Amino acid sequence: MKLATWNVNSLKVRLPHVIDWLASEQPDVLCLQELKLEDPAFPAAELEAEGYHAVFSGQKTYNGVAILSREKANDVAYGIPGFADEQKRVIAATIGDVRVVCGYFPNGQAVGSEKFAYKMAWLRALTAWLQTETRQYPKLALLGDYNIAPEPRDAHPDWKEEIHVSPAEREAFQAIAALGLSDAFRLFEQTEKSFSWWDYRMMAFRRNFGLRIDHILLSPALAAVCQNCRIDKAPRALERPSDHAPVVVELRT
DNA sequence: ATGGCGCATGGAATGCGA
Repeated sequence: MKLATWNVNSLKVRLPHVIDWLASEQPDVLCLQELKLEDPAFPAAELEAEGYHAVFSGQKTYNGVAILSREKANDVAYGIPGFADEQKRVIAATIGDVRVVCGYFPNGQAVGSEKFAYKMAWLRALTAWLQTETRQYPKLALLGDYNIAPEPRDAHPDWKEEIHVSPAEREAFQAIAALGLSDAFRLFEQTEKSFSWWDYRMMAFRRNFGLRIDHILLSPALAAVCQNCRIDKAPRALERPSDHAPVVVELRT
């Protein structure tokens, strides 16, 4: 079973890239973030034509998440239960016997800002919910744009901002990992300076000035059968790319 | 030193992303 996550930064603009990528990679599940469109505008028919079902939770201008799957998804959940939020950042569904949680974590803008406080509150709510979710579903994967670089090696040495690398954010990431979830990327040997996001400015992609902020965390039952995890940089080199690259895992199931 | 791009909204300039 092949699972992937990709922040597409506007599904409307990126649909051709997504369709090409689905055709070449043939994942069983693809989690999308930053759809930036409302549900009636979701390109369900175009994706159906590629052989993918979709469940989604969109909104105007910002945010929006979806789970695409070859098999139809069951038990779809929208948002974090008990955490009232206008922003559409979470969708979860069961595909086969795997619970897939797709998240677009808040950016946080700057440490100490109002948006940062929202990010931390959101992270606390997510972690509390995941505690029950991981108990209910032994086979669980949390995929998405975490907006956190978990360790120093996950940020380019020239990254000077505190956001995405602050101790508070890294502790929050570790609190999620402490639920028993493993960072699939770190289950395997990887090349140094592996990143999943590069700023559009400053020729950042060419200089590999990036961050690893898109992650796939796996429950023990899934980590045990994980064969590989890689970041596919190829779509970031296309014309009009998303600023994020897809992250992919393959599970022996 | 600053901001440097891309997207959405709305129909110019601004907010936001990370």
